[in-house]
Amino acid sequence: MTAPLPATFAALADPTRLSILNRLAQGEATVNDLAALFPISQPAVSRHLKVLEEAGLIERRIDGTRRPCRLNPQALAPVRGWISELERVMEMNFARLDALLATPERTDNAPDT
Amino acid sequence: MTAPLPATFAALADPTRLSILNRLAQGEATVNDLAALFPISQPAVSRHLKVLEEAGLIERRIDGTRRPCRLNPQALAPVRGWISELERVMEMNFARLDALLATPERTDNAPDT
DNA sequence: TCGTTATATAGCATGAAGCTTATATAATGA
DNA sequence: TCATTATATAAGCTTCATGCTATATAACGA
Repeated sequence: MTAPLPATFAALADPTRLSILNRLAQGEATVNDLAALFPISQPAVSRHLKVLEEAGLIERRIDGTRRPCRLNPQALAPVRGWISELERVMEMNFARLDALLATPERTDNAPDT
Repeated sequence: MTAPLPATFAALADPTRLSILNRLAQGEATVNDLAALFPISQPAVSRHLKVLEEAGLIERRIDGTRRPCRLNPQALAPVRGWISELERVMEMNFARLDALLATPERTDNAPDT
């Protein structure tokens, strides 16, 4: 259910949706709960929830006429993973640069093709 | 220099910009380097870089007529932080729920002091 | 100074996102 | 079955992001 990274980030790029997620960290909430909490209409909330659901960030269950939402705790793992990978690559290249600079007698300026 | 979270996420929401960041993890690159790497025009790359810079995700230096970009390693810390906080709150509430369910004789709806 | 290279900006077209109101669907309860 | 409540969808509007081409600016080298 984890969406591609750009889609996940797009879902996170809206302040209202971030607030919704922050709220959901405290536990389930229905569409109307959320609509009461934010200064936008109920249809607007429904759309935000759809975006969040399609990004895999929330899940919903059916309780009579209600459809309470809750966070999907795993959805943010790819984000963590991407950041970690980015930092890993970055440090790898810092390390290489350091190694290069640590051998000053050999200024190996590889002639850029 | 760290932008508000929604702005950061918005900057990360574009596939081309994500690719640019991935590339920059390996080291500096100029606008033209990047323009050659992706199937979009140089002006389009310039705009993407502007977005990334305004989000604090990259920094630039001046080298003659070039303006090489590099990652700002600190920019993603708030993202990590937000995720951690979200998970913290979530687990806190799981714990409270567990505690509640573990004491069935005492349905202590403690009004939080 | 002049031509070249590197980057930025302007102007425009297009498509997507977000909002609203109005309405449809679905489950509940009398 | 009918009214009510909860949520979803439709239609329309506005704003914004992205891409392009054309052009401006800036630094360099001769």
